[in-house]
Amino acid sequence: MAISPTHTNRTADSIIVPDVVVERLPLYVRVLAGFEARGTEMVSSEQLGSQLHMTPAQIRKDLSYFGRFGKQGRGYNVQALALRLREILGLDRSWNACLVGVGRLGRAIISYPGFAPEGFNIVSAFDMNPAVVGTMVDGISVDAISEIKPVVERLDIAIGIVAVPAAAAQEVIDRLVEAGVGGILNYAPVTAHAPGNVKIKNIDPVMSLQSMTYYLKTRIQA
Amino acid sequence: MAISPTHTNRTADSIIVPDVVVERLPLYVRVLAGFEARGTEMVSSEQLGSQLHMTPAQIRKDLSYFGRFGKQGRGYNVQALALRLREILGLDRSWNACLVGVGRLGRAIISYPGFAPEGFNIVSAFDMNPAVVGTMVDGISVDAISEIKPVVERLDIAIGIVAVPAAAAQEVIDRLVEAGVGGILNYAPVTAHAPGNVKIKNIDPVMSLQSMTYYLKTRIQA
DNA sequence: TTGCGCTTGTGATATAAGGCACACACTACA
DNA sequence: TGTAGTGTGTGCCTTATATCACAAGCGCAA
Repeated sequence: MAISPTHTNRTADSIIVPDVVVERLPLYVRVLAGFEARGTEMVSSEQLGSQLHMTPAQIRKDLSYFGRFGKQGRGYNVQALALRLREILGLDRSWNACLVGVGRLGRAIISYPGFAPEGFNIVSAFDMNPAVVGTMVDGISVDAISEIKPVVERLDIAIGIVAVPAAAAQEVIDRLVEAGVGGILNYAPVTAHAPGNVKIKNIDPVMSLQSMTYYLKTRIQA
Repeated sequence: MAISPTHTNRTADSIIVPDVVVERLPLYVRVLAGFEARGTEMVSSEQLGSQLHMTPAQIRKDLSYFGRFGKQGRGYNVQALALRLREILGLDRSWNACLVGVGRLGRAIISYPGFAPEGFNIVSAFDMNPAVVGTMVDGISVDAISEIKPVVERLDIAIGIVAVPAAAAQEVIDRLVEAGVGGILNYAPVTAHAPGNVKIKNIDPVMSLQSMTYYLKTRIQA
């Protein structure tokens, strides 16, 4: 965020897609899944918008970056659009990830049951602590940090999940990048850096709270 | 996040501060703490910017929303600026939070050691499951959901942390809002809604991964 | 077949965010 | 007391993002 001046991307047809738009697509996938579950066949951008609290125009424009999926007067076919968006996002397949840092947080991440149903599989873990290396955690064997590169290559791992202390994070990220991962999910409270062809996403609940308090401060108690 | 058309805020002097700016302040606090630890007395926006991978101009402009903290030719006094930013963000005090949903994720959140050092204390927990209600988890007693309002009032809880299944999240959020919390940290994978005077922040690693794959998809293997 | 109600896709426009560049202020040092 | 060097704060411009508003397409009903 705010790392490169502007971040845009090109579709197969070489049309530029802003980052913010890509970040909203999973939201659309999610609400569509809801409609799908309820057996709804068609939805309008109006209906999607009211679910997501955003304007119908924004949804239509976002979708228009990728194609023309709707029918005038009818809206969008729920199943077809969900399928198409999943394809666009690359969610029509599964992805292997590895975890670095098998501490308290790392263990919680390994045993978090939300990843697998969405096609994200943690297939490997690494740690610095020799006491942990060689053990199994929730069915995943823990290797030494030095093994990152060979394991990432052998298991075709595209995503690295970082759950090490702040001081070690950049070093670990460098190793993951060098090993060839394309994306990093970083739980360490640092502003990490990686080359432009590697996507970093930060998960930082403390920072979320720290900006939240700005609004709490000035709040009039109900 | 595109929920309201525009979200801005007013400082004591009634100057409008964009949301994005507020969200960057904790970042500044963090790097300043780093400089502080190393004993640096003064920093320039140039130095801060290179640490954070952003332009010096943006940092100066962000800070200028709140006052004139720098000295021409010298930069900013590290300690003074850190202190001032902490005040602005409301980080010069501690905040009580409660957790709703004492499942696997909820337990991990309770025992996460990153909150307390920053002044965020989880002082209470709630769950729907009668088997859990009445027990203690990591020194926190678990109460029934129906107790949210009285406990929030009694313990002066300003923040609700939601770690319940998606289907229950909106209901829980409504109760927290009604109980009087000013902010919600939501771990449930839903697009939740709350009145404008309540700040919602979502933590959703799966969604982060789901937009990341868009970039992985089109990546050329190294 | 025609007409009407509905909803898309998109150019044009409005708003917000980011960055440039420079006058001005401050320090140091002669 | 003067001058050189440095880095802030900010007006103005650029770029990015969101919204508006409408022509055109679709399906249904008569």
